[in-house]
Amino acid sequence: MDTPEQFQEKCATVFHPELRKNKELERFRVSVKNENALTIIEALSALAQPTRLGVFRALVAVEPQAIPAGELARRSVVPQNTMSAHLAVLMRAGLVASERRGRSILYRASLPAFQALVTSLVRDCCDGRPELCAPLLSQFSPCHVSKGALP
Amino acid sequence: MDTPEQFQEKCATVFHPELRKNKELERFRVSVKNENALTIIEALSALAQPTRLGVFRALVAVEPQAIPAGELARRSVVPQNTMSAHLAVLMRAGLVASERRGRSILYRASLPAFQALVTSLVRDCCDGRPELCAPLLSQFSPCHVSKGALP
DNA sequence: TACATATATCCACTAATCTGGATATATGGA
DNA sequence: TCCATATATCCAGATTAGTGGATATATGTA
Repeated sequence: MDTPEQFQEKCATVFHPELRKNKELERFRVSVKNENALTIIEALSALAQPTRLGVFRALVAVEPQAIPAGELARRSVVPQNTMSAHLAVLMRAGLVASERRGRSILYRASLPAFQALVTSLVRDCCDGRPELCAPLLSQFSPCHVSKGALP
Repeated sequence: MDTPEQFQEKCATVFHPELRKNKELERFRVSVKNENALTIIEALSALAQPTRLGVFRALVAVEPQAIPAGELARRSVVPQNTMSAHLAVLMRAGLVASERRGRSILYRASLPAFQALVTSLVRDCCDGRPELCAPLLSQFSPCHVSKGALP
């Protein structure tokens, strides 16, 4: 099991917004042989299920804290083994990280992976089309302005 | 069939970032009885398939232009009826709009719906947690700066 | 009206996903 | 060492998703 830092670095390398670099617009069925594409789809699939979306949201909400698997199961009101299966899906998609502490395994959200997913999706908007991006950015301006975090 | 403008307005009302308003963090299995949650999951599911993700990307790339169903099928290298089924999924998720012109049915991306999806996802980041949002925003700064579109 | 073109729908098959009881594995404590 | 606790894994059944041939429907043209 990686340290949290190591895991975060690993997740940061999962997604590479390279899809649009190879100009496959003429053949836009995303090839499943393309690692990046499969990972994006895997991540979308992982979140496209009620229990898993709820779990991911809860983990993001408490980040950088972690929640034990059993606790996630209880709060989701699903059997322990079902939650284990769900967490495995999120793990495989790189959206969560886990760490064993005694008898418990704690899970936390991987924000870099989430960031990469959103970036990959929004890339469609920004890539040479800033006029499409601006309305999207405006959604976050209350958050943005409040911290004056403009780089 | 709605006009493009009417359809865009309709899509803009599909997503409401209300989930986190009702403080269901203690019960974070997203209820399928909640319309908004089902739509988010439907949208994620719709994009979590290679052909459909590719189609959506292509449509976003040419927005506000539209592409006929047959053209989408040819360029995706899938049979016509398979593409029709995929487009139906995207339609049901509200991510695309269609309009018949003669024998063809043209499809275009619904950017408001896409925006709402991303907003809903990123809401997890921004909602009272701007320090989590800033790194995400920095991803778009090249795009942002180039147009000086800060609201 | 007949034929052509474009695309949705039907239908059936296969594969994948979800779910939960049962069991295996890992760790803690007496 | 034995028992308890936490959770992953196994297994099977039910459900859903993806796919493509065949057919139905909608529109265009002569």
